[in-house]
Amino acid sequence: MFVTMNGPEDHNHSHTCFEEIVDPSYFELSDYLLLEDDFEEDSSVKTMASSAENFTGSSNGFPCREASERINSNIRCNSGRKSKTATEFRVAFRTKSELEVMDDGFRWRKYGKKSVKSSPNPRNYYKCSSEGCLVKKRVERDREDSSYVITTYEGVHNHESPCFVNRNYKQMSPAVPPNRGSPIPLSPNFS
DNA sequence: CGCTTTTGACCAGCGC
DNA sequence: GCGCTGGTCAAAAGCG
Repeated sequence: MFVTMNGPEDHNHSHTCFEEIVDPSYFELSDYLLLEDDFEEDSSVKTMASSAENFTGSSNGFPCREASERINSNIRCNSGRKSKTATEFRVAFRTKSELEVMDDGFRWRKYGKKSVKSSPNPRNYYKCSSEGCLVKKRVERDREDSSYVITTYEGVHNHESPCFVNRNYKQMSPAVPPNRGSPIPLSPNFS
C-alpha cells in the first residue's frame, strides 16, 4: 500500500503516489482484518495482525507495506483453502490517520455517502474506476476513536495498480498474476 | 469534454 | 405489511 498526503479529492496527485509517500509517523496502521463472507459468528472476523508496534518497526519504515504483503499472503492461503472466487474477499483496515481516504495506488470513484446508525460518522462508498473492475471499498471513521479510519476492501482487482502501470513497475509485482489482482496493491520493492 | 463528487431517491433485507 | 437500516443508483453540479 502506498500512502500519500492526498486523497481522491486531489486528483492532481492521485497518480504520484511514489513521489509523495507520507511520513510513517503521520500514518499508523493498527489493525487489519481478513473478513469472510459468512459472518455467522464474530469469530469469523479474524484479526490477522493487531498491534501498531508490529508495523511501526518494519524495516522499510512503512507499516502499510508489511501489512499489505501479509494480507496478500493470507488471501492466497485462504483462496486455496476455501476455493473462494476473486470477488469474495473482504479486507478491513483500521488505520490511525488524519486522512479520511488514503491513496492505495488505485483510482476510486465515490458513489455514495451514508450516515449509519452504528456510527456518528458518515460512511463513504467507493468503486474502482478501472473498467470492468468490481472492487469496492468503504471508508468510515472509527466510532470509538475518530482518529482511526476503517477501510474495508471488497473484491480483488483484475488489473494492475495504475501506479505500477504508469511508473513501469509491472515487473516489480510478481505476486500479482495477470487478471488476478490483489484487494490492495502490493508495494514495489524499495530496496 | 470527460471525469469526479454530491446527495436525495430508491431498493433489498431484516425484525417485529 | 410496515418501518428501519445499509447499500446503490443516477441526475446535477463542479473541476481541470
